[in-house]
Amino acid sequence: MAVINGVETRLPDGTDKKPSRIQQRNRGRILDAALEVFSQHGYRGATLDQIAETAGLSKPNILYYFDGKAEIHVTLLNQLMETWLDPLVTLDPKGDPLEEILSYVQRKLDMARDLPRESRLFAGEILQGAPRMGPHLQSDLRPLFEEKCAVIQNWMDQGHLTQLDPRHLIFSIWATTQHYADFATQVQVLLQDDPAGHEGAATYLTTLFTRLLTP
Amino acid sequence: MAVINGVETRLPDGTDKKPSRIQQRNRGRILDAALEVFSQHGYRGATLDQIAETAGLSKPNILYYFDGKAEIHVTLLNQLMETWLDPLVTLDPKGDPLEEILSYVQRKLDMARDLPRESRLFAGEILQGAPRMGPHLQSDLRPLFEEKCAVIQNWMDQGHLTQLDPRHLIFSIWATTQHYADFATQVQVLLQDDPAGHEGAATYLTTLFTRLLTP
DNA sequence: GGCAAATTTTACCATTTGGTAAAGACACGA
DNA sequence: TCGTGTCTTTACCAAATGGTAAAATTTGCC
Repeated sequence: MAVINGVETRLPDGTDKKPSRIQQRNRGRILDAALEVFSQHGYRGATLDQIAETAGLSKPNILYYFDGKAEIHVTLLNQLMETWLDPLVTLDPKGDPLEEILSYVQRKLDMARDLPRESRLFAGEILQGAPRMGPHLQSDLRPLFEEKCAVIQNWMDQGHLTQLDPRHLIFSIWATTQHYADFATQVQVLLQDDPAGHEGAATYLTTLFTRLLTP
Repeated sequence: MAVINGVETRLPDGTDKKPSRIQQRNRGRILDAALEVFSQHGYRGATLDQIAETAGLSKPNILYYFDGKAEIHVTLLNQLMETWLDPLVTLDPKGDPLEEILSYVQRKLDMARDLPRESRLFAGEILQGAPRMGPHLQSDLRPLFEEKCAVIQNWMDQGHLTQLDPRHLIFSIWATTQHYADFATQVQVLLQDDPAGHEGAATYLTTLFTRLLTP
């Protein structure tokens, strides 16, 4: 496979050489449009026509770059996985425990604000039973999750943090941060004219996890 | 409108009289099948044929009881709203603050375990921008939310709980509890052979909100 | 400029899907 | 048991949708 931007890329003709500038540009446009459409309407709700129009290309042209709707979705999901796991990868066993976790929370919250489409794409996939991503959860997410749980468990055993189940701790970090992207519609209705916005959530979550984890 | 089981019910012929036993039974079957299918595949991903087969009825027969796919979905959402809001309604301003909130958390967590289909139906609707439920959020959820925020704020002002933004507190309760239903696929992959199951989450969340809210 | 390869468009097609019309089967009170 | 209104089935349809074939156009290299 050719590797473009660190991502495996199948060329339209199936061969394996350097993609032209046009290919890079158009594949990029398609993936961006698909992210927009898939995250808004879900896999089944999204149509190739919508993606094509959003990308500014014709439908057959899109199928020149990708083998089908499913391949676009899978490509998006694969690309996303890396971005999504990155904040957890960054969690440093050698750093200060509380500081590390708080900055992990912060990074996840920033992602909910800056990449809401990605968050919703991911949420929609999991919500429907991860039909196109189950394997990735097993092979990519799970080992990382277990590694970092062990790190946190260590910190707790050494008395740097409250004794808790690290697995549920991580779940609660994911849940509380992604909530602001995945349930944005609801949040907006309920926070209507709040000037604090993102800051309000950041302050609250910092307090929450500080109080929870400070021994 | 006729009222059946406390829910407004439009009869097939549009008139307004007592529905037969057959009607009650079949409308029930259809709604249950639709809950199953919609929660699994989302609105667009669900087909009338799937719902019909799950319900054990023919497609035209389903359209004898409901005006169309959208009406089934809306009926489900309307019914759900009441169930969904109930635990928050129950939050008693005269009860013990911490106890009240902890048992609210517990009720929500029990719902995530006992009504995962409902949780996912709701999550899917919000995730896509609440196209069929926006008005209900404004008219039903919002007033209740604001009322209960005021109750919690009072408790805080009287020194019974840590001073926090009650709105984000409620968000974090929703997020952490519903996570176990909406992201069940992921949770299952990561907790694979955990004997604790539901209890693990209950213990963790009790600790979390106790430590957070105890002044 | 000329030419091969890459890209895009036009014109389709088959399947799926929400929905309808109308005939047939059934329930139930008189 | 008969007839009326309720319920169910059969046979469709039009639109939407994922996808294809092949002609037309553009790009980039000599």
